[in-house]
Amino acid sequence: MPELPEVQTVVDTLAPLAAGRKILCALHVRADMVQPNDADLPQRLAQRRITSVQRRAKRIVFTLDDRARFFIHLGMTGQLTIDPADAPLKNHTHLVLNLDGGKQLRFVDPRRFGAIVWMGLADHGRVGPEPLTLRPERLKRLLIRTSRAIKTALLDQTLIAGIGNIYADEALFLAGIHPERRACELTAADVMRLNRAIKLVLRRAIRAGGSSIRDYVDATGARGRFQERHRVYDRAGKPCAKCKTPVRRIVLGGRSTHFCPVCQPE
DNA sequence: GTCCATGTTCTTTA
DNA sequence: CTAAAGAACATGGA
Repeated sequence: MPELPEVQTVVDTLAPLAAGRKILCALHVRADMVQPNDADLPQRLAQRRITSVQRRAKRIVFTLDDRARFFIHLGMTGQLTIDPADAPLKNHTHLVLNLDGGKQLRFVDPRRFGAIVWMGLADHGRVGPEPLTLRPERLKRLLIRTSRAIKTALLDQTLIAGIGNIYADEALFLAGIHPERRACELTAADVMRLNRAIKLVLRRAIRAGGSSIRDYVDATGARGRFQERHRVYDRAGKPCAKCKTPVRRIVLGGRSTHFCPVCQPE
């Protein structure tokens, strides 16, 4: 569920409800969802005030009033919501924080690909630059170093942060670039168009509240609307929005990849 | 029963 | 050593 636009939407809806709140106590901390294993989360969170909720890459970063930080990664099926304390607890709830004001911050993740990561004062480690502020020269320098397919390179979080399977396909479609072209062989003009397409599709998706294919909801429980505007993702066999040629689906790097064979020539 | 899924990380292969 | 490909993780829906 969560690529950059979905994570940004969770942060945008969560921050007004959670920033400034005090964590009274932590309930339901599923230990094997917490990294590192020995981080005593209940102890470290109790009675701390949340000073901010921000996004970095696909991570939702909480900063506390002692300057320590932790982040939540939604994995594939994670939901991070603010709920009334008396709302029924969903299956696969791995973290519940009681906040002052009476509401709870809840993290639900059936597949458990997500995580709760205690950072302390550490930084984020190996994550690439944010695509919304990335300049084309920088993108070119990043791509020139790898001979992988451009689609695969876009999914590498150490190269560029935040792009996942949906928005990689959508950005390549908007840029008119075939997903199997080698990253290092893109021309300066290709990279320019790609950089613009990435920003355009991410901004549009954020404005639409993200893509809800299946599980994704924002912090208030609302679904996104951008799935209705996907041009190629999950549209195999359907007509291309530009030229009516059926969208093709191939597998690249183990991931479904959708593109228009006419608008995105080899 | 089968296949597939918005992600990351570890292992294997070259 | 590096880069790239593939498997693994866990659950549920079609």
